[in-house]
Amino acid sequence: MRNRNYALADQLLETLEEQGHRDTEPRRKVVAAIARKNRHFTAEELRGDLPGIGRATVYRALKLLVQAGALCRVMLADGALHYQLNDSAHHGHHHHLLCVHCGESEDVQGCDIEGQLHSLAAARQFQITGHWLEVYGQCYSCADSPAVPA
Amino acid sequence: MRNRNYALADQLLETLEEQGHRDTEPRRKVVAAIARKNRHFTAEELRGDLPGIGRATVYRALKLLVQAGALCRVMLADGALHYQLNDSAHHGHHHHLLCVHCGESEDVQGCDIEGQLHSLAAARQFQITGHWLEVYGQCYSCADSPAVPA
DNA sequence: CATAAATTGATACGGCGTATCACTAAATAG
DNA sequence: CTATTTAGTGATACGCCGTATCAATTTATG
Repeated sequence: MRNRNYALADQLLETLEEQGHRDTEPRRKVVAAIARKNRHFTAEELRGDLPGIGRATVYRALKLLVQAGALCRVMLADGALHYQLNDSAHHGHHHHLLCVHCGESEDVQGCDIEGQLHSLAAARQFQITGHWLEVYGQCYSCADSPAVPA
Repeated sequence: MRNRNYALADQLLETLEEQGHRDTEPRRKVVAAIARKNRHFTAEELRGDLPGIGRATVYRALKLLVQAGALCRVMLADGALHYQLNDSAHHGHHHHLLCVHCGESEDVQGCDIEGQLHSLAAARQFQITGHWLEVYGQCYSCADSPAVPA
């Protein structure tokens, strides 16, 4: 796990370098902190893990990683914007099953919704170029023991 | 049209009264301004139409109307939150085809997506309680004449 | 090492929504 | 119709979140 996190951090840094961005000390710390996250997180949560790092630097790194496809942005049911690591297999278009209880999220890869939307839109001659979908509910373990208050 | 707007404004006010809210002068002005909108709008745009009305009052009215189901919140592709009148038939769950070009939006009523998501989630024993979907693209008239820059 | 270019981070700004709170207006009871 | 209660108003301030600016610094490179 220590190893996995190191590897992940390195991978993120590498992704940035592939995009032509420099390997800097603050950046290393940011990606290391992201690699330590095992759940989606807000920018401010991440910032809390990085006392010495400037606000702008954290936000900039997040933006670059989203652009690079290594992170994705997730909108929670309460409207809060979170960030989430994409495992390397899911860099493409996908959606999330978000557990409103424990905060866990599962990727939904096979998104047939596209096709369904297209046929629906075709009837109205509307050309779909993109969509945004978040799914909220309870994951297996939380549905199992629903009596956990907080 | 003048008549339709008046009727709509009255209807909105009535909706608020049904929820136990008072019929006040500022509120009348806010719903009248909303009734004049023929497209989704931001809170600040609406505020621009209401010079004499306090900021908080406008935001409060919007919130109440959303709670009452008369307005719905629409997330644009750029992340901007807009408000949109629900025609009386669509007070329930529905989605929008949002034209990123002209800003027009069409309601999508028959949302089969629910069913599809449920079967998808069932395989993972995930219990869906809700979802958020916005669809972006070009409407008929904009797809027809795509060469309009701004 | 020297240079050019990217990055940093402190600061400030801006958008957007809400809390506060004294004041006002609307509904209601007498 | 007046008094009373209660909701609503709006000015102000606050808070969150993200970004622009810009001088100082660090990185990559010749």
